[in-house]
Amino acid sequence: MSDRATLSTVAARAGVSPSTASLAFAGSPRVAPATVERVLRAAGELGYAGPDPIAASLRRGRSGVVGAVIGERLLYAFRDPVAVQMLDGLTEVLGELGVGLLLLAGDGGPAPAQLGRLPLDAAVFATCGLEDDPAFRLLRARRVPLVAVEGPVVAGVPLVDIEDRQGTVELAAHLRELGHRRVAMVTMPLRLDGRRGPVDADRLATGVYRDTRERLLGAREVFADLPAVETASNGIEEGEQAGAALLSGPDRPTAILAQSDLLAAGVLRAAAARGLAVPGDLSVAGFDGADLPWLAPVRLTTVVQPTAEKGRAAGRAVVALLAGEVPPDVVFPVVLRPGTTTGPAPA
Amino acid sequence: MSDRATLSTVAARAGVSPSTASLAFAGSPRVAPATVERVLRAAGELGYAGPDPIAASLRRGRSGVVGAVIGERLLYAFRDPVAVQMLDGLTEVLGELGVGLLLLAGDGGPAPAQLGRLPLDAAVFATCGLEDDPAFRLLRARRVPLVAVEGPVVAGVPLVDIEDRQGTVELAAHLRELGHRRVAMVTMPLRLDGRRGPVDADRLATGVYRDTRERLLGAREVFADLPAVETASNGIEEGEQAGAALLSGPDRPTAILAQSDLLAAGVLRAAAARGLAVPGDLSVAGFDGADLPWLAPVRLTTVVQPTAEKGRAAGRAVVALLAGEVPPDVVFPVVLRPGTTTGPAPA
DNA sequence: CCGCTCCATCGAATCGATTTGACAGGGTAG
DNA sequence: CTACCCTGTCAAATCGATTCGATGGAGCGG
Repeated sequence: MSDRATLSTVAARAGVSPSTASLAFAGSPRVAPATVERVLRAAGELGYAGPDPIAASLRRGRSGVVGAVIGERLLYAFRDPVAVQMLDGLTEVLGELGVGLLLLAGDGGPAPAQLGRLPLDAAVFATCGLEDDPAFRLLRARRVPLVAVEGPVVAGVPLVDIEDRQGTVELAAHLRELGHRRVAMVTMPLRLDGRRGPVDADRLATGVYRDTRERLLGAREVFADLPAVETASNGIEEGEQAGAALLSGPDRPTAILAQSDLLAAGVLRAAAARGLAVPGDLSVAGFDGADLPWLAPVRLTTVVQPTAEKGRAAGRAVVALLAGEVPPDVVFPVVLRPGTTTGPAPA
Repeated sequence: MSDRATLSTVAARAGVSPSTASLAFAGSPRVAPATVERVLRAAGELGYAGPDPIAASLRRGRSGVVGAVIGERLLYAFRDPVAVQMLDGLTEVLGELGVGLLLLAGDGGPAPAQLGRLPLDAAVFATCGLEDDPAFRLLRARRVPLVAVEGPVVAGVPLVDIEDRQGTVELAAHLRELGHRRVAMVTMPLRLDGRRGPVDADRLATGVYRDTRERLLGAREVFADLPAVETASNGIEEGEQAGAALLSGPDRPTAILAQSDLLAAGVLRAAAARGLAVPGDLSVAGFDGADLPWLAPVRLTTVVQPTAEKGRAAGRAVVALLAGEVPPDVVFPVVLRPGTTTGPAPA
């Protein structure tokens, strides 16, 4: 049981210098095929499977690992098809580079302090438009190249964004045209503190999620004092709960805008529970254009965002950063997609 | 714009040796508080955020990164609540260790060859009972400590498993007691080659997913020649398609066992599309005990497996491996949970 | 037969930290 | 006053590869 073989061991056995052995493993054209062969055989005999990635990382100054910071706990974040699709797009681009995606979950992931001990070439703030995040500050201090998806907006950090505001404006306008006047919104969390309920000015001001805020403000551009109910997380049950609250109030809205398709699905359930016909009694709309096969045959009216493309754009930004370039900010347009859940306001 | 500061730079500025500076950052009790202070101040002045993780990794021989090999493409794998829950359990344990989870997706992830270039302390084969996987062989050759969840079963690789077989037997027995005789199964993929349709002996023999095979064999222990239809991936639409195929055949089954809750949801949709009452005309059962809130108020008859606990167990196995121990194999029991989707066979 | 070019290989510096055992120097006990 | 111990600091070895620029030798043309 000898010591584990190293590149030098192998080189010695092959009768070449470590430099040559290294070149051989790297597949450099400058080394003769016969030599490569000899090195590989020596490696085989010694049970050497190739250069140690950590040592190579040190020398190269690159680890081949890119972090994806997920705000929430994995379990909740991945219930969200949008998050998953985004990450899929991200891996698509990074995978080609031979780079791995390291998941950094807000909860259950490495504690912020530990985060600095991980060998990251770059990090993407993925599902969190979170402003003033300790993880963000830590990585900045470490000079880890960063990409922000939907925020935070910080100078020097390339941003990949969508037209949250504009999209919601269009959606709201659509409902207005349909004759709706009593419209309410179910929002995603403004902060991750488990709070639910009506959103007042204070709460809005202290919110840290840009997308949540933007979508709310967009709707209010059309319906000036549209009431909003905040959920504690972006999930169906939360949507149902918030929907139920809105529907049981005195002035029942004729339309509910949910800030995500997942929340909208919950609102639909709340409506069904109350025996309300959609869109006869109540119109419901979402946001994201998520792929929710179980919703069929209902087609949710929603605002479609290019989720996977967002991930790919983030991936490309990472690639650019690693190449020493300064990637431009990107803002993707969104498109209103009317479905079967919105209709004329009841008389 | 000087060179980036290193530990030595900082040490020099603080008027101590690099060794002391290192100890200071490591929080060693052997270094005087005043010295620590001095070092930290010097670091602050130089904009040094702490020791370089890669260099530290090399010296320590640990990178703090654990790989999670996902068989499929991220997008599909994460549609599966079971996979997500498993990973959540895994991060829960690894997070405490300050270790990050690196996602290695079969598709879109780093190509197998690149996989060897990533600095992994260990890897978990997460959602793939896949036998004879190139990634698996590669990592084994590299001597990366491995943990297998539901396979592959290889000597020296700790296994975290559930009683797939026994669970399906119980489920099938339940249906038999309800009087069902014409029972069919919708299976998960046996290989990832996009194939769909009836499972014959050949196909079963060349399958690489242990869980799929075991669940089928379990059902056949009760219903000897129970017909099975394979899906191309574990998703609702796939389940619907397979269900439709089974329901449109000549001898319509009175019960369909789906190998996962997701597939079962699809079968339910296929039944609904045909106007079949569940469980009046058709009983449907799943497997996993997944959390599918949108299925409410229907409660799927299923076999509950401790998904998150499986992830935690895998995490503990990794921890043990990293500590140089040899973790034992673990097999979790499963429990039949009758719901509202199974009932007596129609007369 | 000489000089030049080109090709394959090698030397040596470097990446940035960790860690152990040794060593000053001051304090205490005998 | 001496011997010893403890505390805080340091020197040096090590982790394992990568990467130029340099070098030796073979082949070629003149």
